[in-house]
Amino acid sequence: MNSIIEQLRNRFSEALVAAFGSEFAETDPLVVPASNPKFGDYQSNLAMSLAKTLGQKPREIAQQIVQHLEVSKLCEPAEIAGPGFINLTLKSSYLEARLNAIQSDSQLGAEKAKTPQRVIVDFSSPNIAKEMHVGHLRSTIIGDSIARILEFRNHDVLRLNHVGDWGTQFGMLIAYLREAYPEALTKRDALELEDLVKLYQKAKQRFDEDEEFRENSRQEVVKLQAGEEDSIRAWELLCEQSRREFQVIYSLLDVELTERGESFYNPLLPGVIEDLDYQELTEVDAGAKCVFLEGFTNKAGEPLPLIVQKSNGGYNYATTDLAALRYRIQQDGAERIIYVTDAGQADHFAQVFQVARRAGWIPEGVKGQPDGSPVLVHVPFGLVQGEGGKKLKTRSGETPRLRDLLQEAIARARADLETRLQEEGRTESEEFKDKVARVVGISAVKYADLSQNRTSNYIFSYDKMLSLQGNTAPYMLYAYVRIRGISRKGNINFEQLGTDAEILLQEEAELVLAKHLLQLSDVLKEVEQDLLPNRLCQYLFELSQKFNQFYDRCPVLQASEPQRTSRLVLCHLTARTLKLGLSLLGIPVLERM
RNA sequence: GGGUGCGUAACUCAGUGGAUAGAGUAGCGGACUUCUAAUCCGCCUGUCGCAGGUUCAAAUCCUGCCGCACCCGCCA
Repeated sequence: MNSIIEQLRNRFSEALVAAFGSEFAETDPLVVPASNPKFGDYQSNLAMSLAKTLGQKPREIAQQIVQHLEVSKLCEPAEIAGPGFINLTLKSSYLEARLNAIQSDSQLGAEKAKTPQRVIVDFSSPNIAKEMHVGHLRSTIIGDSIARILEFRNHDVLRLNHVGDWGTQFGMLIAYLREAYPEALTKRDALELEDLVKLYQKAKQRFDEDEEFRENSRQEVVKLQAGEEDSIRAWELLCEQSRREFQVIYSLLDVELTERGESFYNPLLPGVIEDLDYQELTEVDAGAKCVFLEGFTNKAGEPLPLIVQKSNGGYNYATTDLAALRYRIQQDGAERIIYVTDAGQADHFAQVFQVARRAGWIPEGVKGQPDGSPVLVHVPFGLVQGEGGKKLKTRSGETPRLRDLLQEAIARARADLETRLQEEGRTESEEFKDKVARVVGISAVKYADLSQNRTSNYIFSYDKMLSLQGNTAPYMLYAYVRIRGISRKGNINFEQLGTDAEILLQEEAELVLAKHLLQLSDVLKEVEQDLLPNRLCQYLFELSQKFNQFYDRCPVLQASEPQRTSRLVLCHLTARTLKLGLSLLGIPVLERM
């Protein structure tokens, strides 16, 4: 089933050809949702754009298009307004038929991708032996949502956690471990991760201060690279402890990832350099092997190099990213690779992508999507800031640990809940309170992040995200809970309403809600392209608002038939749409709260 | 110095070349014998950073300027 807007586009194209000839068959019919509800539901801006080409007045052109426009099944008669806008309002009979069709569809009318792709979403990517921070939180939340949406659209998605589990910092860590905690090298669980983080800081300090320590560290790197048993064991120990700590966060967030860290690509790095050499892209400059970039210059205006092999023969992150990119295309068969990292890495990815293109690693046929968007996509996001746009920190002035931050959100949600229970004289079990607090707290954190355009910086505020009013997770969870309340109160099993229950749209609030329910498919397609989950958030917020208006104005259980059943169906469709939409944001629903 | 991004209501932010630029919050005023009022309704708030340009039409595209943030040779 084509979406409504696609059908209208086709009809406008046909009308255009009928009115002005086949040379306009490829002209974009410029059909968009109406800019204001008072103009109807959709509008075409075609007439103004053709005025010059056709040498006629826009309103006259609009007249001729409308004369040939066949939309009587979908819409009320088209209206021409202002300089030549063609406005369309959907018929309630058509909306009723569409809603009826959606009832029996487990996807609620949301279409699958016509050509599913093998997509890699690279997100989260914390560093071993370091605490995850708010930047990783953004990457994790946004990346997970993008992956969920693409999965829903039927793409074959590989979610990769490109953890920082290799590199020179391990030399430093192992050297310090040998020096300060030799027992940790052989005994499991001799260190907690918090110690590991402190250990990292101390090791870094030693590294910065002591030349002999620096040399030891370098030796450890060499041993590790050579695969010396002792060193590998130490490395695995460090990774294992970190991994367990990361898992606590991922479990709380309900995020699943396949770990494939930097170390995975280590054996492939020499081959990458060989390939670049073979393509004659590399030059040695000041001892380092470089690819000189097009369009990037240094302070003196000379081409900037991307260093792929350091003067000491070692490799750096650019090499690893190139190896990963090559592997993902050649071995994983990726057709679209999405990197969810902070905006500060934009240059780095642009450089790596350029080198990959010049090396010929991006085969013909996957150089771009049908719409021209590239196969390699950096999805950048802004910084997480504290109140007042300052760096986020705890009361004691430290960078907050992610685990604490999430626990704080849960604790605040719990406090809000207990206050409300007391006010309303309700008693609930501990299990209920735990569950509601956890869902509300975590959902609030996720939604606050996802609901903003990811490219801008984002100000983290518990008070705002947990607020019961406004564009927040609790507002939407509550809308869902209200619907479940109707089901309970009326002792109605929505699933048993049947898929052929009659829908009648009479009240304005019913029509508005119905129209919005039918937009889901278009929104998801948009997010698939633009990778902006805030569009989905906006849709769900508006859906909740429209449902609440309906709820306020249209009694459901007290209505008489056939209106009662019709409204029950609207409630059920809204609940299903909310549940599905929120699930694509990584947010579960609650029966009561 | 070069590059990238941002600049929209008191605050936090949406905004797809289209009509009178929108939400939420805060503020003010209403609506609960009702399916959970965690809701709904109304009012108030604008030099879309500034100046040009392209266009039938610009918050949106282009150029310059101002301000902020981030990046710029062997960290990731």
